Amino acid sequence: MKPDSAEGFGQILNDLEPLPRVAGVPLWRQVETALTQAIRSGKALPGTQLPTEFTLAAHFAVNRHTIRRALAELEAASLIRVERGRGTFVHENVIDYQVSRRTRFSENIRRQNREPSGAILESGERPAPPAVARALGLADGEPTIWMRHLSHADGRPVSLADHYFPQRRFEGFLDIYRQRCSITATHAYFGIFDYTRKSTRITARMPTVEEAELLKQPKNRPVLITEAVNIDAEGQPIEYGATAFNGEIVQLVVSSEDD
Amino acid sequence: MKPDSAEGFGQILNDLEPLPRVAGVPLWRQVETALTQAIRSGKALPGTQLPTEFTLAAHFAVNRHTIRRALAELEAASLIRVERGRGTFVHENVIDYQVSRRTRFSENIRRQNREPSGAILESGERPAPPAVARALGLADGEPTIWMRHLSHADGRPVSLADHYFPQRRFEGFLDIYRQRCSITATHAYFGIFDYTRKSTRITARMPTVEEAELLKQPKNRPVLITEAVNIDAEGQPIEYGATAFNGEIVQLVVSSEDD
DNA sequence: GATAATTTGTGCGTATGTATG
DNA sequence: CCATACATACGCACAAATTAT
Repeated sequence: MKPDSAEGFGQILNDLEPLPRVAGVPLWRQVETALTQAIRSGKALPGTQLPTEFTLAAHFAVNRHTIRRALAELEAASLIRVERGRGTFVHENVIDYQVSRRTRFSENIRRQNREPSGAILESGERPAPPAVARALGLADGEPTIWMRHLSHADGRPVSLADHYFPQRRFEGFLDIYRQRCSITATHAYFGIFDYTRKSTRITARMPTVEEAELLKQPKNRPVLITEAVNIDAEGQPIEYGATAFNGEIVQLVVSSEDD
Repeated sequence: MKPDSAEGFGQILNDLEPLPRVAGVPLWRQVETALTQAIRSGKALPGTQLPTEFTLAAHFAVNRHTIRRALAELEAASLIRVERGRGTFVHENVIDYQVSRRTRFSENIRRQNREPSGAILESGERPAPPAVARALGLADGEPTIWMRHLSHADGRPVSLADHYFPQRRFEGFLDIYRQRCSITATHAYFGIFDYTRKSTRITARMPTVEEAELLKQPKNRPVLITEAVNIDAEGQPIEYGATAFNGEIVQLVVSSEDD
């Protein structure tokens, strides 16, 4: 894509035109406030790519270093996001994903005034991998129901999750799920009307190629991994989930107010 | 580094030398047990790089596939960690770092039967950066006490933390801290005998060069970032902390059992 | 898969203005 | 007035990451 054709910002550049050049205040700060206002005005939607440093420098008639100084400030204020080799982008509003005893994806997203959606990518029956077996209290290789699920908020991919359920307890789980399209609702079918999270283990690593593509995030930015075990009211483990969160837009929040 | 010169493992290889070659038991399993004993004996410290598959194959006089079969077993048992394009390493015991309402570094490390230690790298007075001011309920640029702290477990760097305290409330904080060498103990001096964590925000990103060096972790593995606000019994914010955890050995654990 | 073009990151040299002593 | 130190601004060149051809 040609740098000048960054959608949404071309017009904004025209609004700013020559830069007043107030004496006494550093040039880079003048550039900074000009760009800040352009972004804060809301005309450039989150995610929009800014013109290149070179283009901005030419437009404001200043050196590229001056532009860089201004951009550094904007990045520190997390108004923009700079990606080497790709460009500079208006920062997306991050999602605060609440990790608590009662963690539900849809509730979590709606709490942020966003619209949750999702789809199953794959599913089937699988012998339990060692980590899963240990978490669910099963013997190694015992059959489990497996589901790979991609979740969105406002159409943006947010997380890629692998869910495992002990098959012995949930015969026909997938058929019910396909009707109800909700893990919570499917659990209800099996007589489980409430479940809570026993513990969550959080790590970070680089995404696989598949994860980066599905989550539509850069390959050189880490994903946040949560491994969680859900238990029913009797304390029996009913689900093991390993979720990769888009590291670009998700922050996990552990708050002390219980819910 | 040449593969043969992986420290700590050269001697171990010599101890094993020709491999007995017991008939009737699979070759790969013989290799597996040989390597397992070498690691379990403790002569190869966690983190040590193993010789390459090629070198191991030559040494045991078996095919590389045989080595790979053995290594696959070791990895499944999480005795080693295999990194594509880098090598194979003796697995570090990971640290489960508990994130809860009462999060204290020393307690956390001792719970894992490890010895905590640490040192202040830098400290001083600083005007509050915007994020800090917002978290502590201060005006932008109000003076704060700042401390950069590197923490270890069994001598291994675990986390690099920036602590901010409102100066107005903690006049002379650093002097007291230098005597007591503990944040908790220093708070006690100021009449705060208990404090809890209001919330923790968890993200992941690639480490800076400085962080990677201080934490002694690879530059291409992410660090886990926690941002936390501690409050006193009255709910007043008394500390803002931003901590970078060594992504190689730390897992954050959010458990639902309160403490 | 290899190569080129694009874009950000880094370093160095130079010049100018401003505050300090 | 001069010397020094520091921040600002510009120009050039190359490194590193990404994307397009």
